[in-house]
Amino acid sequence: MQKEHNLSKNQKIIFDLIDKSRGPMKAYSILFNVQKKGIKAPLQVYRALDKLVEIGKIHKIESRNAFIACQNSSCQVSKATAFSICESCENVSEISNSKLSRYLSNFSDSSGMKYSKYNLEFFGLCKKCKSK
Amino acid sequence: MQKEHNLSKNQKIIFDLIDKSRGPMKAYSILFNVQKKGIKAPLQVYRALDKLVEIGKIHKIESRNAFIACQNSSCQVSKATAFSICESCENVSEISNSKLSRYLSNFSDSSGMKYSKYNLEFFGLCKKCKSK
DNA sequence: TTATAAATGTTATATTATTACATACTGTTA
DNA sequence: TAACAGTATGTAATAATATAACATTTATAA
Repeated sequence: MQKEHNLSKNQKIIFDLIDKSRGPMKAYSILFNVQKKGIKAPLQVYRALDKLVEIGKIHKIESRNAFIACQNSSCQVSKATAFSICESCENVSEISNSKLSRYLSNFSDSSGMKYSKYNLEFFGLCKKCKSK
Repeated sequence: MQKEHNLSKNQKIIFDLIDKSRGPMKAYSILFNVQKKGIKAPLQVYRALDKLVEIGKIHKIESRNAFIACQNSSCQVSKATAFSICESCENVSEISNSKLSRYLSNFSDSSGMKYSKYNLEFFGLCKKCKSK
């Protein structure tokens, strides 16, 4: 059963914006877009983003400093993420491939480290950009 | 056969510093450390870093905005990287596991994307921090 | 040698993210 | 309900990360 997270006012405003957006959004672009709703300062945005990442409603695309809504409705905690990123048009999408996630979640090596989380980013050219 | 890259002056200074360092280094910490060698501006550092990443002598740890020397002597192009990161002590090491890299390099899905590169970051607790 | 690419130097500025401090809201439990 | 703890908000200032623009120099190769 999924824990219901009642988003606060700012969290809801910011999540809705990201969720409606086509692609990943950057923090200051989010800020610009929510200023008419009364969110004026970067910190207000970053705080909401931090929380939304923590509860798995959004993910951060680390290589792009951008945020995207989680596409996987059952994913409430952000501990296993994989994305494909087109280096030409910068289109990003979340990969949900159970074989891949199983493989990575079970990965362990001789380092003695206990892995609890991973983030994977694939880069390349999307279908459209490939054919140009 | 590995293409020999003759590093330029700044590239060499910066690579040597990162290579000697125990862990990942951040750009402005690098800058601070090479100022006595005549490298005065951020851009000089970033340009060298960009080139070093491009030729695979160093890798960027995206989630930490930090740079680490490549541990894999045969790796001349930075297109397949995997790291383990301790969330407590922030120790980072490069994972070289041929099974993992083979698995990821061969990964493809139904999106039609042609993947040419990936970056994977595992998070958790290292041996030392686990036992604390 | 000439021309082309790669690297450097320098100043300014853009972008991303956090510190510090004060206040208010929400839910729990004595 | 009062008291408390935890979470969220507001605001100003500033820190940390990264790039733009332009002038010059050095290395490489035709």
